[in-house]
This record gives sequence, structure tokens and C-alpha cells, in this order.
Amino acid sequence: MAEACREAGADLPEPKRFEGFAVEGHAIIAPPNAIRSKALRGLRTKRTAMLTGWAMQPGAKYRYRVDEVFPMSDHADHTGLLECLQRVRPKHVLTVHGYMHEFAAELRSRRIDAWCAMGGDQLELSIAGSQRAVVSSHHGRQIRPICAFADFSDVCRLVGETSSRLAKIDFLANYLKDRESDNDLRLAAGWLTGEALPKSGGRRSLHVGSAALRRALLSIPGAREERYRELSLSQNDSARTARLFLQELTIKPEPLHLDGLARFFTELAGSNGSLDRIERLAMRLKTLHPTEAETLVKLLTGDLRIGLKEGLVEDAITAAFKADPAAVRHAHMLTGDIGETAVFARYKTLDEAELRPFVPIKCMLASPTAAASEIWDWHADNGLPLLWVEPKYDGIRLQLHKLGDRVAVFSRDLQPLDDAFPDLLAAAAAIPHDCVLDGELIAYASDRTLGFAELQQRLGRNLDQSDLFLTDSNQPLSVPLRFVAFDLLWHDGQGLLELSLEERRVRLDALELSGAFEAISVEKISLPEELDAAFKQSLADGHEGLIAKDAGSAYHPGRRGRSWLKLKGVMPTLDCIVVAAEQGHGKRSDVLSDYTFAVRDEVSGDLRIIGKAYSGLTDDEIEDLTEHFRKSTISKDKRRHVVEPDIVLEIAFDSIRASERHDSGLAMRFPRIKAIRRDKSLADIDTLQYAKSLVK
DNA sequence: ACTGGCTGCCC
DNA sequence: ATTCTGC
DNA sequence: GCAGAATGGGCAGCCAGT
Repeated sequence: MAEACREAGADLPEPKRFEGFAVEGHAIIAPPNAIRSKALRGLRTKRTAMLTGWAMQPGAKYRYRVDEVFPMSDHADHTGLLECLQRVRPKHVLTVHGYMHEFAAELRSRRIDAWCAMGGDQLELSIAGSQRAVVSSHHGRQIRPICAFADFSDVCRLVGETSSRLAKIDFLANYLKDRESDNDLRLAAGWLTGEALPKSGGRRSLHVGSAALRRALLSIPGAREERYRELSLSQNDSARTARLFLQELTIKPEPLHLDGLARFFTELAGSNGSLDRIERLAMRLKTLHPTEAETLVKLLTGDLRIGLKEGLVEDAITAAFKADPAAVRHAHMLTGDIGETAVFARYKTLDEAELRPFVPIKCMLASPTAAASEIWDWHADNGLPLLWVEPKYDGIRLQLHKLGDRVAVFSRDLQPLDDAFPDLLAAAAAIPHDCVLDGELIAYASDRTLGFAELQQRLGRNLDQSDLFLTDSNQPLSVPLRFVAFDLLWHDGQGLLELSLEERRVRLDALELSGAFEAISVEKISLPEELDAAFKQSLADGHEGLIAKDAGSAYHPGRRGRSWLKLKGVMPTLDCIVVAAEQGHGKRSDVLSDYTFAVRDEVSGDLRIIGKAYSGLTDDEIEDLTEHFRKSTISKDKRRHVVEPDIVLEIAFDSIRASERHDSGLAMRFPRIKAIRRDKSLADIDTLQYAKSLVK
């Protein structure tokens, strides 16, 4: 760039390459993402500046976290764009940002084949008599058909390429606003949240994972397994792998519209057997342009991974139809369906969304805290007078809906769990009021609480349950389950979300739950000592810890706010040695981000694997370790590098138990990396015997 | 009839 | 579940 | 403060392959 400036006549000194050390009086020019690179982070004394068109906006230097910003744009202005087009004379132009439709229309009036990349101007096709039938792909081997799914795919790409939430919302709002039919709007909005099937549609999953995808791709004529392995290994991302793999095959992409894709998903969900699914998948993949195939695979695996989830889609709907953000959130909460919400917003009928029986609402979640003092300080600092404390059970979060003699239960992620707990449903029919309860389901026998493991055996069960827990078939619920309600969200026709917890609790108590149902015990705290004591007592009672709630707060569905705080008991940490490292997935596919670690068996002297973890390290630390492990790799098998045992990690976990998973015979619950212990070596790690002593 | 890989979903 | 990251 | 991405252990069900 410096050379270009000098050629253009700017009086710049001779540039030198940056060799990793700074010379006083010099400026280092680097791309924006280099500012956090190891080389630049290492410079002790420096001032940083950002050159960007966004510098015109107030607050830009805080946004970029630099000492100063200077406005300098690499975008051309209107005249510059026209001049560029005159010189390049492109066959086709796609506009992607700013006044996309207007500029494209202006270009068409100048006889240039220009269209907004996000669609929305197809209406003019006949008017302009355009030849926008085809646009060639980068590789030229496949022709990319223009179709509604290609438009969708392009929006996903644009959204994925920016990390700016506002830009994402802008792209999405433009796209959603221009969907012509309500059905397309409904489908597109739903898929943007990463769900292939609509939430309200009953069947929720497609049973397609990496294996089914691999087999589908390999069944396409011309597919070479060796090439697939290569790509899969280097990408470690099934969607990218699919795109790159298909790019090299001779396939004939056909246009696909949104309803066609919806039909495909429905058929896939209804297919029987994995072979059938693989065949249907292969049929679809070989009639898609690789770009669209990548998007399809992302949808199939249930995650677009473009920095977009329900929250942002709500914001985009708000922007697209100039709606009230709170109204959109509220309607979405009640319908449980983002597509329906979008259609409501388009017709300005958001207020028509009603609380429907047996439509679950998202759970309110608690934020983690590190110590009782953090909870106390938060409440004191915010002047919150009512601190309530409840035990934190190790069970399954359950939302129970009862209306007349019909009962349904939903999991934390709103999955219907009726089939797993028929005895609970039967017993709930006797609750004398219509209600929606939020609570925890625990396994309970002879006055002692069983562990989560026992409870989990009933999850996913859909057949005979008689072998489980049921000791007396005449009274099926006499022993096994207990539902501990901690909130009442709806009562005899009235929604209670906006009431304070204190008011909701009064009504919960008025239900007078009995039998297998009980209201959770609450302790009202007014001194820090009481909080400490409650925490100790909760652990002594065998619970996970406690939940502290602001009794004045409303129920905020789906939010992990600070109205509810959780505090869990801590286990001692284990110092473990890393014996293997693996490539990550998605945006971590070029680093070794996943570590297998071991402890020492005192008896044999061998290292025994006890777990794996990634969570807990910063990106910078992962980068440093990646560098280290690439050098210390002893052998490599697929994604797994066996490495020299020379990095000690301090591992935290919630509990430890016997397991067949690793050769130590132990496994951890929620393992995470507390610290890299550079001060320790192989000789200092903890022993298998010590780890066993922590099993409870 | 059994097994192991795969998938989804609890924590 | 957990943790870190960018807005 | 929030939403998003990427990650762990463990269970049941399903089904293709043996």
C-alpha cells in the first residue's frame, strides 16, 4: 500500500518489512486483525490507530479499542463506483450493501445487468428484460441458478462475514422485508435461527449428522473417498467440506425455492432408516450448487454458525417491519415460532398473539457466580431489598402445563417430555387448578434423593417403564419422582410473568401442591451470614448449591439475567498432563483446541487418561498451545495429535465418577481448564489414587 | 440375536 | 452444563 | 449485560451390519 501511495505522488519514506521488533520513530502498518497477534501484543510501548471509513462515526476509537482513529475508506464513492464499472465493464453486478436496490436499479437504467445480491428486485425481471438467468460461480464448473434458496444462502454469507450486530440486522431486515409470500417469510425467518423444521411442527429433528452426510456425499457419482478424507480432515467442518467436495464434482445444479426446501426437510424427517435418509440427501445435494449445499448442510446440522440466533432474528423482524421490539419479543415468546412472529409483524398484528395452552415458553436462567459475597454485593450495590434463596437441585428442569385433565411437560430446551414421564403426567392431572409450573424434576426414593444419573435413564425412554422405580403398580408415583415447583407462570387463565416473584410465590403457595408435587423451600435472607449458612446447608443436604433470586423481579423468559444468580459447590482441582491434542471445529478448525489429559497411576507408574477439555482458555492461549503442540507432536492419527507430555493443566470439574470412557476408569462432569501450569512439569501432576478419593 | 456407530438431548 | 468473545 | 460459538460426560433409541 505504501508503494501505491508513493507511486501516486505521496511523499512517504521507504517502507521496510516488519521483522518482529519495533524501531522507535516508526509506524507499523498492519491489517486490523493483526493488532491482537502475538508479534504486536509483545510490543511494550506503543500507540495504536485505526484507518477506516467508520472513523467518521462518533465513538469509533472506543469501538476499535485504539488510541486514535483516522477516517480513510477503501470504498469508492458514487462517482468512483461508476468510473470503476466503466473501466471493468462487468457482465453482471451484484450490490450487497447500502442503497443496494436503488443503486442496482440505477445501473440497470444505464444498461448494466445489476441486481441486489439479496434478491428483492425480481419483480423487475420482465420490465428490464434482463438476462439474469445465470451467474457463473468462482470455479466456472457449475452454473449457479438464481433462485430463492440462493438468495437465502447469500444473506447467510453476508451475515456470517460481519461481526457487527447492526450490520447483520440491516442485511436481514432488508431480506425479510422483501420476501413476497408469507410462506417464504415464515420459512426464511425460521431457517435463519438455524432450525430446519418449524418449532411448532411436532417432529423436531432430522437425524442427520456427520456420518450420514459423509455417506451421502460419497454416493454421488465421481466422488472419491480419499479426497473427502483430505477435505474433511483439513476443514473439520461438515458444511465447508460439503461445498469444497461438491465443487470438484460434475453436477448439475437446479433452482430450489423455499417451499421446495421445506418439502425436502419434511420428507427427510419422515423418512425411515438411515439408508433412506442418505439416499434422499444425496439426491438433493447433487442438484444443488456447492454454495447452496453448504447452507443446506448448516441447516441440516442444526446450526448456521453465522453469528445469528433467535435474538438477532427478532431484532431483524423488528427492523424489517418497523415494529416495537418488545412486541416482537412478546409475540415470539407466546407463539414459540419465529416464522409466525414475522408474519404477525408484517401485518402489524403482533398483539393478536395469544398465550396458547401447551405452547411452552422459554425458561428464565440464572447467571453463575463465584462466591456468596458476589451475590450479596450485587444485591447491596443495586439496592435490592428482597434476596430469596432456594436449593439448587441436580435434576431436570421441567415446565408443566395443566389444563383440565390434560397435562404436558417440556424440557429446558422446550422439548416435549411427556413420553418419558407418563406417571408424572397422570399424577399431575389431580392438581386442582389449571396452571403452568416451572420447576425441577428429581428422582426420589425412601426419603433420599437419587442422583441425576438415575433420572437420566428415563429421558428418551418411550417404551415400557415398568422396570424403573415403580415399586407399586397401583400407585405408580408413590416413590420414583418428585416435582419441585419454584415458579407459577400462568394460573386459571391468567399470565403471571409480569408479576414479581414475591407475588407469584403467593399464588404458588395458594395452589397447595401435594403428593409428588411440592413448592420449593425458600429462605429470605437479610444478612450475609445467613447467605453463607444457607449455602453450606444446601451442600450438606446433598444439593448442587443454591439459587439466589431478587424477589422483586418479573419472570424474564429466555434471559440469563442477574435477577437469578446461582452458586455451586466447588471441588478441588486436578493437575493433569496433556497427552493428546485435537483440531477444533468451525472457526477453531485451524487450531489444536481440544486437549486430552491424564493423571499418574502410582501403582504402575503409567499415565491414565481422565478427561478432555477445551473450555477455559482464551483464544490467545489456544494459539500459543497450538504452536507448542505442533512442535511436540509425537504421532498423528486423523485429527488427533499424540504429544510429548510436557504441558500441565489445572482442571476444574463439578464431580468425578467411575466410567468406562477413559482408561483411568474415571470421568469428570463439566471439566474445564482453570489454568496452564507452566510452573509445573510431568513430575508434579496429581495421581489416579487422589482422583479416586474425590469420587463421592 | 447381538453389537457398535450414530444421533439427540439432558446436565 | 462451562467459558470466552465481540457488540 | 447479552447473545453467540465451541466445547465435555452420559444416557436411550435406532438400525445396519455381522
